[in-house]
Amino acid sequence: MPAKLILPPVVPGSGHETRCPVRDVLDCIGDRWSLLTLLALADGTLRFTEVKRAIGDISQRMLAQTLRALERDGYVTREVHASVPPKVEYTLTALGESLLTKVTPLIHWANENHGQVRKARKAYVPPQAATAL
Amino acid sequence: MPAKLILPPVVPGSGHETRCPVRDVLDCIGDRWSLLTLLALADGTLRFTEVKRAIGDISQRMLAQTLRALERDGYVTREVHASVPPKVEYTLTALGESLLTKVTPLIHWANENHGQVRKARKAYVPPQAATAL
DNA sequence: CTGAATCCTTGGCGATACTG
DNA sequence: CAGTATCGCCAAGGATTCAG
Repeated sequence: MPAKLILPPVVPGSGHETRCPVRDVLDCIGDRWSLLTLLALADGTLRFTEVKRAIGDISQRMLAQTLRALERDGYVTREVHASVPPKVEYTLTALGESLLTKVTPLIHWANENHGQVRKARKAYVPPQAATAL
Repeated sequence: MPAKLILPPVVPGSGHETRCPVRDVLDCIGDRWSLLTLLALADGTLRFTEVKRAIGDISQRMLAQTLRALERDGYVTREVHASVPPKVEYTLTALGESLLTKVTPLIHWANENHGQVRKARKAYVPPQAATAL
């Protein structure tokens, strides 16, 4: 298919219904926590607190919010066990796993090329100095 | 290699130097414009204004800022042609192309599964209503 | 344990105007 | 054309508290 993907935004008049698909997924992985949460669930079902621990520096608020969004979009399922103490388990859906498949290579790439990026940053000459030459 | 990728954040004491690689790349694609800009440059060299047009709804400020960040991290090169009117061309580096290779499948996935996501959203029953059962 | 609700700060980002 | 500088808004998100 298309060498030309359509990046542009929302159709001005359309309100909210028709979004560019790229944007729609990007918005999901774009926020700070969604992808990390997805990755945390890659190895299997986890409870709320376990996800929290896996990510490390996410607040309760953000985790709850993120998980809800992922659930809403069909990436994870939420299973409540009525017990004391409460137990809620989160699991990737088929859709979530499918997405994960596409994300994983990116993660590997990140690990492998992280050095390059850091190197580029160190070597970088800000644009001001460049014009001075 | 690792089934266990380390998601966690910054090393507390380390200040800024040692970041989790995953985060470092995610931060790049995480912001609203970096990936879109990368995609815009996928087809070849573009001038500032051309990139702007390709994306559509990005402000000058954000585009300049994004391009600088991408340049800093070694994803794009910036070539200035001293002329009137000025002409500045942006091109993906090998690193940028490499990253793009990993991103493209994700984009395709987005296009193909966008419907699923929208479907899930429509069918979604908020957690309040769920407990009411 | 698993959240929801409230408060408050930060900074991402757009709009506008100005320079080379 | 290709930016930089300044301002101001508003949403993201952290900290804390309350509830089932």
